Amino acid sequence: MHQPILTASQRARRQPAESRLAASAPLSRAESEGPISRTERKERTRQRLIDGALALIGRGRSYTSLSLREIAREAGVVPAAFYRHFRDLDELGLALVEMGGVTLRRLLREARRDGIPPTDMIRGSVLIYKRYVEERALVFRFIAAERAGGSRILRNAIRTEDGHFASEMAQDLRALGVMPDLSSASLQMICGLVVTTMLNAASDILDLPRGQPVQEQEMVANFVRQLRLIFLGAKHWRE
Amino acid sequence: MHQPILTASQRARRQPAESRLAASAPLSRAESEGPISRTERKERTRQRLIDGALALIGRGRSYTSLSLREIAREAGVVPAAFYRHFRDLDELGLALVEMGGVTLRRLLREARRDGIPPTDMIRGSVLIYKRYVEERALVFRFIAAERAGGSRILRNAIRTEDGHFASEMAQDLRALGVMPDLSSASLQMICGLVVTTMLNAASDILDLPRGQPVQEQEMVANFVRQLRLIFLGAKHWRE
DNA sequence: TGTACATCAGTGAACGCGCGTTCACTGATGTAC
DNA sequence: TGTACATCAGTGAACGCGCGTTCACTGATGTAC
Repeated sequence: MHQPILTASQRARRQPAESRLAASAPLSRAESEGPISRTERKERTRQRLIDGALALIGRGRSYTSLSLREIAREAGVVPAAFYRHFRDLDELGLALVEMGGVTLRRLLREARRDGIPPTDMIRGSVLIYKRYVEERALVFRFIAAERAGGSRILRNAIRTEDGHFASEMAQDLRALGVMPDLSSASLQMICGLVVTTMLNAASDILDLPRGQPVQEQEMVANFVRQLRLIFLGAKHWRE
Repeated sequence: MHQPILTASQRARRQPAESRLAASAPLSRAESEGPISRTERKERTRQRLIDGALALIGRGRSYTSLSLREIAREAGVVPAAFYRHFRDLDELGLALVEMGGVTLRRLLREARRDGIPPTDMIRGSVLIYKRYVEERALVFRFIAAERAGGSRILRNAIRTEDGHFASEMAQDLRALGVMPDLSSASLQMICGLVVTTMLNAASDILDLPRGQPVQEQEMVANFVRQLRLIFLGAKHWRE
């Protein structure tokens, strides 16, 4: 009555897991070497479920409106197999939040490694950030949307990640000797404002219509001026 | 097989439309006077659908995850009746956005009427705003969540409303003679930042666990300091 | 190394359910005369 | 004012569909000896 299109092993090999942000093993090894362990195969399926959810987000869907069956289908797996990896959709969502946290922390790590743009620091940083968001559109779309619109569990998890991100940013600024007169609490508050401004901007960046350079420049200019305003305030902050 | 619990006219009278934010006719009239026009009855059903959606949001659901049938059920109306009022859920969502816009504009109107708190302006305004959000929790929950997490149509509509709100705020600040040296564009940019900070805070306010005064005070203090920082930046802004 | 058994990731079928949408209808309200 | 007809908000039944979850199962991988 309902003939399966792929055999199990064909299913397992379908679609090479695009947007594999936090993959540990390089793809070449996975493709070249022969038999793989049960643990490894399981991990790959798990990753395919995560990638499947992201792929659907990439097609304009919001995570909140995805169904378990849709995600399983996208991952090339039977719906029941989902339960071998996640209790429910919230648990998969938490994995995406974790991935978002890693993505944010990597942004800071790269900034530490490459240094802040020497001239027009804020504008330079904004442009780097914009590119970073565009290259990781799916994760940022997820984070930006579920930060306020997801389930209570996801909202809280994302809030926690944002907090860590802000703390780490505060630490970096302190280490750089920027604004040495500010208390840690003030620095933390300021970074909190910077982070919400950045995530709001991420949402704007991802909603920019393609091929509208004027609108794009206005958005960037506005984002830059908002950050300038915040840092100008920080310069005069006494506490 | 499936006996209806209410007759049509009983249905129409059920549940007195709580949270009727923008109702035009006072309830007393509706209940005391006898026959009502077809137009009026239709308008009431429409309002019951809107209120039904809000009631479901009030029970912790996100608008994006509501179904047409659920809303119709909540409004005490058969699913097919929905189509007499809205083409689809997005169109009802736009009505909720409109209601949110009215709610925001009324906040400014009340501020204009009552004046800004004379001492500790920012802190006073924050406390007024906090109470305003809590009293209109459902609309703010909707706006805060769908602003980033809704359909593209809703996101854009909410962005437009936010923009109007920011413009109106800029106009009010100008009229008050606050920061007279700033260009209109700068004032608009600053108000944009204030608005996103306010809406972010709305989300935090609504997620505060009840009976945790310490956490609540910390949230308020942080919100106050972020706004102070912004206005401190604005004071030194030259453009 | 070879064999016999255990594990368990993924299968496929089934379930009851709520979904969005359509349709011809009903009966109260509105209107033309 | 009274009557005959038109309008149309809301009904109730039906449709096909995708949903989340359960279950016994299969067969490849892992392990003990």
